[in-house]
Amino acid sequence: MARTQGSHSDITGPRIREAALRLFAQHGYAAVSMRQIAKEVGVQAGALYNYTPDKQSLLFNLMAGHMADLQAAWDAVPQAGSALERLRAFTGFHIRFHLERPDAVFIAYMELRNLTEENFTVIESLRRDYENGVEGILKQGVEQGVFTIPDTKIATLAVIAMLNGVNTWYRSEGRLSLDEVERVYWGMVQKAVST
Amino acid sequence: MARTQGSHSDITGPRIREAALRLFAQHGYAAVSMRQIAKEVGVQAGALYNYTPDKQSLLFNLMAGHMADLQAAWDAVPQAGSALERLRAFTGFHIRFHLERPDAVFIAYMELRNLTEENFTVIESLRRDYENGVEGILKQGVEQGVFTIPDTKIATLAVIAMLNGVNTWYRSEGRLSLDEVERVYWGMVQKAVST
DNA sequence: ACAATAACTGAACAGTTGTTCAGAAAAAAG
DNA sequence: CTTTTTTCTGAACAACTGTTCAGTTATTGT
Repeated sequence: MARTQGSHSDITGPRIREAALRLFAQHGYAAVSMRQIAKEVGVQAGALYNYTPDKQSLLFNLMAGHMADLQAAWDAVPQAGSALERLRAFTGFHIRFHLERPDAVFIAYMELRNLTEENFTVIESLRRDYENGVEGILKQGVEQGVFTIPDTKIATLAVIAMLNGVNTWYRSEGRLSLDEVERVYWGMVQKAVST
Repeated sequence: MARTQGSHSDITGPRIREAALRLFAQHGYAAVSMRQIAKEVGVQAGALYNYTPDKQSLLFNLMAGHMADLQAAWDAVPQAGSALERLRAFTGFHIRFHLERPDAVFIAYMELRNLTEENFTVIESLRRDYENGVEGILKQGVEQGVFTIPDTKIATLAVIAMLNGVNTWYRSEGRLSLDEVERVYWGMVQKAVST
């Protein structure tokens, strides 16, 4: 056998990335073999190498793509208004964005140690960019006197860590709606940084 | 060759656990082989099986041991005083305990997916016990009117997630002392839950 | 109808995986 | 000193790893 019926590059490519994303999130990068990914897609392992030069690139591209999506989505959120309003917007954005792609978020935070040194540097840089955007809001609030924060860098990381935690417990069928979750977290974030 | 000079069970056992802890934290459970652990200890791979029935048990015992240590240490902290004082004590305890064992913490949070189903259940239960202790403090504060929290379960997870974040950036040679870190985080935790 | 190209198979490569076990040597017990 | 026990080696097992590639087939272009 060789080329199969209905085989198309623009279909197989995304399917490989989807399968890899899900499997990496579920079992971890190192625990997932190329043959498992291929099986999920319904293809032989060798076929994967038409779409990625190697396994490491597959992971890196998933992570880099996620970080790029995150930054682009956040850049698209209008930044008008006071520091308080901007932080409110960030809280809602961050929670919703992360809850929509739990697998990508999981990988982006858990598989950093499986990146080569250069790939790690790239991802870390993208993450810092995102964090700096948040820190900018906090700094603005401090200057305007509406926020009281002894260290904006730590506060940034603390806020993000707190919001990321939602991914560990939120289930869409659960007790709380997305709006309620957002309101609860915003209450805590707002109080934590306010004067 | 066979038994080597100076070989002792009560030395090799702990050394295996230490090596496994460090390597699992650094590269991930699935990415570390029994031969790598053995090499670190200075022994052949087969020798490890005098100390653990298999690789899975090695991971599980590290995680279960960590959770037991955590609970025992927290139980040893006196619980007298107001809800605010108890939460203050928890904040300091949690930060310090976690910063003292970054590897164990990392594993306990990151390697859950590499546990068998039954082992996972056990660890999850231990984690819930710990969280329930924290929630008890928040509930007490709500009853006494000093805390305003719409959902104590979420607030518990949010506080813990925020505190856990310290492990991702704190370095003992860094800008801030432990006392300063504790004060900054306590400021945010306290404000986030207070009335 | 035919040629060119894109997509995939299936086998093969050398190396690694967790785990078992007979045997050997050091330490402890007598 | 001799026997027993503890601790470890070294080889072996079958299964699996990421990756390459010649060959085969479906699709596209002419």
